[in-house]
Amino acid sequence: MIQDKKNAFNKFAAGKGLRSTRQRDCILNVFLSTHQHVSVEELYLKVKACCPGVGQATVYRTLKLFVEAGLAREVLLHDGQTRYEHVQAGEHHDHLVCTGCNAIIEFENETIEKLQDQIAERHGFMIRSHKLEIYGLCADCRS
Amino acid sequence: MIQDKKNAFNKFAAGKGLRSTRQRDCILNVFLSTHQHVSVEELYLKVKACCPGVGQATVYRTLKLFVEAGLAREVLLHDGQTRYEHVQAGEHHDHLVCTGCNAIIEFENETIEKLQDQIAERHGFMIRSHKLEIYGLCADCRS
DNA sequence: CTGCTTTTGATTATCATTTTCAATTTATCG
DNA sequence: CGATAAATTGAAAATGATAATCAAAAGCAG
Ligand SMILES: [Mn+2]
Ligand SMILES: [Mn+2]
Ligand SMILES: [Zn+2]
Ligand SMILES: [Zn+2]
Repeated sequence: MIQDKKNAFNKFAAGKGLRSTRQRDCILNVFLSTHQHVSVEELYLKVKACCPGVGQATVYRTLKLFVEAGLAREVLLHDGQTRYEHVQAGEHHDHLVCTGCNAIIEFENETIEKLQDQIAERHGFMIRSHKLEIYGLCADCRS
Repeated sequence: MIQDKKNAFNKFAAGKGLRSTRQRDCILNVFLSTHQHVSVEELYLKVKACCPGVGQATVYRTLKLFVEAGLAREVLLHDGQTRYEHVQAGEHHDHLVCTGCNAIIEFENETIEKLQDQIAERHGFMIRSHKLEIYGLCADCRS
């Protein structure tokens, strides 16, 4: 599955005439080996651990490429930092965000998605994307 | 109704030992006379029109007070600017955001809210707040 | 290899928001 | 009414995340 994503990115890169570089390989490896919802800073530190010379600018640039290639999705919660998560084809989910421990719980709800479609239709609105974030305290932080 | 909000703020201010100032009066007046979803910059310009000496720092500070007092709510869409909207007691709504013309359409959906409660309960999660934003093109921008 | 183009990374710039801090203003009390 | 202590203000500087610059380095087709 990791190899699939690497292939997907290589294909995307080939199609765009992008060159293959040590930096991008490293950032892709680190991203693919990473858990959900990484901040750019977190990723940058991990990348430096294996390729010390890589600059943050390159990490920022490369993450945007991953989004373009369909490997990653931007997640903007309310801590002022852009995070990136893995995208698997045809899947969508939303987030419960714990303000106590910063944990993120993912959920899917088909009914909510359908209701959104109805609302949009009622207003003649064409949906491109949406975000639903529920903030509060997770089970652990409630005690 | 405008007077109600002024009274509400004065009550809040009294309870917190805040002093009454020309600046805050002016900012409150301007905010109350303003349409939904104003950015700080927009508000700042309007404030300067009637009280030329007021600084932005004061506008930023005062808006946070309004939120604390329950008069206003922060709305963070994805244009990098914090906006503020009026809050009326016991009311909640979410947003359709047009990426073409920046129009914002408000909607309420009790079913979605209930489904959110169910999801939270299922995860032992205690909801404090949530945001649902649907991005896309409004009827006008689709043509 | 050569020459051309992309990529990189250090540095600088942006831009919204926050902090600082000295000067001003407000509320309180004698 | 002053005097005093505390809160408020506004100009300017600081912050912090991200974007833009640009000269040097690297990748690639011929
Ligand atoms: Mn997620
Ligand atoms: Mn609104
Ligand atoms: Zn938690
Ligand atoms: Zn529109």
